[in-house]
Amino acid sequence: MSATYFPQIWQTIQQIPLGKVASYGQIADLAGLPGRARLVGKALGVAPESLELPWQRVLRSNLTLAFAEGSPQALLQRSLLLSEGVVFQGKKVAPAMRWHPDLAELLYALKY
DNA sequence: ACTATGACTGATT
DNA sequence: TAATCAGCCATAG
Repeated sequence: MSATYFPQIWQTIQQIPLGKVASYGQIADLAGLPGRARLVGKALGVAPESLELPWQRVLRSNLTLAFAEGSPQALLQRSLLLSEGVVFQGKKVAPAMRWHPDLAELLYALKY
C-alpha cells in the first residue's frame, strides 16, 4: 500500500479533457485519496514520460501554476495550456476552465 | 524510530 | 489581495 496509488492517480489525470484544468486536491479526491494532494504532485514527478500525461492541466487549487513564475517548467506549462485553448487571467487560469467531471463517467473510465 | 521535505490546501489574519 | 499557519501523508535519509 504505497506507490500502489500512482497508477490510479495517473489514470485520473488522463481523464482531464483537452482545454480543461484540475487541481492537485481535486485529482486526489477523484482518485479516492482525499487529503493527498501532495501525493499527486509526487506521482506526476515520477510518472513515466511514455504515459504522455496531460500534466500541464494540473495546477493549484487557486488556479495558479505550481511551478515558480518564470521557471522553464512554468513557461512550458503556460504555453502548452495556451495552445490548447486555456484562457489566463493574469497569473491565474480563468475559473470557467475548471474540469467538472461526471462522477459516474469517471468511475466507469477508471475501471480499465 | 525520527526528521525533513514536497509540482498542496483551507482557514485565518 | 497577500502572508501565515497548521494540517496533510508518502518518501527518503
